[in-house]
Amino acid sequence: MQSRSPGTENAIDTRFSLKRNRMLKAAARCFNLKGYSGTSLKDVADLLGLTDAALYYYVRNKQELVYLCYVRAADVGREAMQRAVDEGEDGLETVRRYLRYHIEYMVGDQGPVAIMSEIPSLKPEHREKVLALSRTHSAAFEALLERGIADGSIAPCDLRMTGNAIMGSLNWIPKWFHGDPTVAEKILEEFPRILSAGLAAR
Amino acid sequence: MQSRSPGTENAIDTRFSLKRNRMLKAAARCFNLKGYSGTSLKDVADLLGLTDAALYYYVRNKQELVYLCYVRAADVGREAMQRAVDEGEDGLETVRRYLRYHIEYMVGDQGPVAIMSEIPSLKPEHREKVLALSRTHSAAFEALLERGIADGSIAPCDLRMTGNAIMGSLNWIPKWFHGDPTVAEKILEEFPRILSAGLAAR
DNA sequence: GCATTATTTTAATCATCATTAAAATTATTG
DNA sequence: CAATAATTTTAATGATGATTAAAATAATGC
Repeated sequence: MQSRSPGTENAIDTRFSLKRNRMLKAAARCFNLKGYSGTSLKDVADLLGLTDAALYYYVRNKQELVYLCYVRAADVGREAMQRAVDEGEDGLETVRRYLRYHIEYMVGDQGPVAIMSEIPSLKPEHREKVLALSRTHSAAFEALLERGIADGSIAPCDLRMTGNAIMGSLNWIPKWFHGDPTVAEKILEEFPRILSAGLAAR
Repeated sequence: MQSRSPGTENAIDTRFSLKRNRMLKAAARCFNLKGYSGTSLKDVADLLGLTDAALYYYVRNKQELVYLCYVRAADVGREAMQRAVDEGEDGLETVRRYLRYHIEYMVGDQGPVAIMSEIPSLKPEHREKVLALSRTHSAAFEALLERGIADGSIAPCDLRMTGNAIMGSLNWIPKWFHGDPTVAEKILEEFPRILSAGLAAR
């Protein structure tokens, strides 16, 4: 039996959860690069210098691997949001911060983050959890917009559609960004401005 | 032998290519709704009231089905672009037209259009063709931006990043829009403005 | 160093669909 | 209607890769 084993959810166990996290990043990289159906567990394992069967020490099956990738992706977004809300001044400035932080995390050390295609093929409970996280995040973003409209920094707009537009842009990044640091820098430099350019109240 | 058979590429044959087109839409719908790995050929066939094996009359294999979905998606984008360029006045107005037309096609009769996850798992030739189409389209959009900057309707910006941002937003639509006409109307109403709001020269 | 636990590998097995071949049906054309 | 071609189905087959079990190795605590 394992004392601090695969079952435990807490991140207290450094050894195990560190390796697992490395695995999730490797998987995210594979999924983004080769597509979901295009990456076998062997691909992920190869990237880690392991054998495919070894992955099952960290994860029950491929579905769960995907699920965990998505949870991680959502976590990254949530952290960025939290930090932005903590530090932000008015609504618009907080939106800008959020965008900056989220992108910073995605293209930086925390990345890569898996693009969330294939949510629908998760098993129901996993799917629901991911969708819940996703909805919560969207709601938080819309709340930011609302706050900005209230404090006069953001021009009135359709919250849902504006949120979808900006989030879509963000979500698509992993589809074309694959780790080039030069590009990372440029995204970080340009995207927050581009995505928030249309928001400001006149 | 078939006189106007699966092999022929031309769209002259109405009977065959009409059905095939219906099939591509069904497939797109499935892929968007259930994910790629989550849709079996049977799912697509069910939607058409056919048996899975029947699909092979229209397509060599599942890979080719995906490929054709993507080509169709690209075609839709290209048509929108062409029409916008034909009708547009200045750069900014042409961008707005393009956005409107493309969205109109995506959420309207031409849709649904498959989201292009899984390009990487296409076989090399197909992948290259799709990527070429994709690159051409991006280039056309950037050209529009450039034109706008030249004629003074669009403020100077990083073409590549601005293009990526706007295209990403567009590409993500099939991930959350699944045919509700009310939503379709709202997207059409809001997105062109939202996506072009940041572009205008001051 | 021994005992125990953690991690990884080797070597099968299994399941799911995609795929195929042949037959059956349906449509078309002269 | 007869003949030919187009379309679909039935019924197998097959391939890929996920998954598992047992054994092997590596790490850790005493």
